Amino acid sequence: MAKQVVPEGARQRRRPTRAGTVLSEEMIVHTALRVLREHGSAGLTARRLGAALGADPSTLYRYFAGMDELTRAIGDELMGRALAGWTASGEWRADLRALGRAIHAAYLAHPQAAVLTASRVTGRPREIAVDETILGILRGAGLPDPVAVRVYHAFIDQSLAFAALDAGSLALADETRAVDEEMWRSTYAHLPADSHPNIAATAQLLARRMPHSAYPAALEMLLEHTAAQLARAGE
Amino acid sequence: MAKQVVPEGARQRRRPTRAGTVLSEEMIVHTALRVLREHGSAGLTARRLGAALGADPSTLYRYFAGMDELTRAIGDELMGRALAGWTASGEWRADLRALGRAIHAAYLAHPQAAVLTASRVTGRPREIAVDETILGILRGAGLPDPVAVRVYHAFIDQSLAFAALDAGSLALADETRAVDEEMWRSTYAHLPADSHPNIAATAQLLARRMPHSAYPAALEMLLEHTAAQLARAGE
DNA sequence: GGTGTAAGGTCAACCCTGTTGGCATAAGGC
DNA sequence: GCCTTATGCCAACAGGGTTGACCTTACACC
Repeated sequence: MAKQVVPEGARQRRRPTRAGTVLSEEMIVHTALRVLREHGSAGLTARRLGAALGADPSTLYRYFAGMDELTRAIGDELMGRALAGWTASGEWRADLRALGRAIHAAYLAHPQAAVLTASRVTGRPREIAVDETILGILRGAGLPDPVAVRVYHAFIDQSLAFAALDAGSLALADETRAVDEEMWRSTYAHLPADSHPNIAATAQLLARRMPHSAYPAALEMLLEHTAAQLARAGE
Repeated sequence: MAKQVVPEGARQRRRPTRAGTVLSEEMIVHTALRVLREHGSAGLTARRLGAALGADPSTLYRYFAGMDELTRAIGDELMGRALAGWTASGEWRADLRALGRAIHAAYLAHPQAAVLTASRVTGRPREIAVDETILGILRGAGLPDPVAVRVYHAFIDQSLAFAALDAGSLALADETRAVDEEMWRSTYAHLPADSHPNIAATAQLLARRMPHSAYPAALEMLLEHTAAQLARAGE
């Protein structure tokens, strides 16, 4: 059993599995992403992942201490992709906007994985790299440290929180043929106007708006707020 | 088996369980909240809830189609509590702020339950009542319908998203003796300054800030933004 | 008040899950 | 080419959601 997981860097022997594949943390995580996409956010099981890898489920415990650690590794993979799909321009506002959208997009590209991971701090390398980058942008813009930290906190939490929420409805839509969005059209559109006047009056607008993400709007609010803080700091 | 779940309103016969308790949707949900608090967000199981109720696990299927529907009922209970802990003053900004904090507080009062439910739209009565209330505040303030719907969307998603995220770390803290917050103090505080200069420079501030919620700050940003929209609409 | 019906509680069983102890085997340092 | 031991595999465990069949008793009706 996996009394001790060998860290990826220290791995020397690479013994092929019975099916012939050679495992690695990276390929396990990649396969897990595929399994998640194909079988939904609750469909990632040790047995299924083992089958997809052509390996015994228990082999996974040679690479990760448990399904929980594997989950965190998946989250870190998404963070890595977010950072990979981003380049610095030097203009803080554009950079922060682009990074926020990159994070949001990276998670929404794998909604089933995002549901599992977006509401968890992993403490893994690529998540830390993202944190470092954000703080760098804010401090580079000239924000005093206490303000930078406050904005950083709101930024990362907001990005992850919306990623989790938006991924939730996206994954649900994938998995259950848009039950959720249908809810808006069916349930909300037919509420009696006398008991729910405001929903009734805006039902059309709601049905059009709810399937989209509120993240871009929230992000712009944060940028606006940050600009105001920056102006105040510069006085 | 529960081929058909009898809706609570239509329930007529109330047969006591072997242990003598008389079940109802309400008491099942209440008991589930207790079980969640005592056993953590992953500790709500049909068998355990049955034991806590003094009933066979399969009895639950007479009241809910499955654990999933039970989960949604729990979420709706939290929404109901949020709305119950709120009173209208007539001033839109104060009302919206109070409602946002009430939602956030209601969820954080049951972090383990919030983790399970906050990232899901339930479509149940009390959630709808909250939606109606928010729209009422915004439209009552004089926002044009399209703007009201946009702000409503950002408001409810932001509130739920932060509730889920904050509840996550709160529940984790309860369950694993603050592993997460310790991460900030241990992992982040000891990153070398040459590879992570920005984290290193703000480590103290981060350790102080991260255990708190960024929701109040985000909420104020949304209120500010809404006020600006209102001023523009009034021109 | 007696009777019939079926709601609602119970039991046993199904197949699934994560996880582990013991074992076999082959990779790679020497 | 040998030896060590990392790494893959097998079998088994406890506990998960869910269901089909059964039993019992609360209520509607006469």
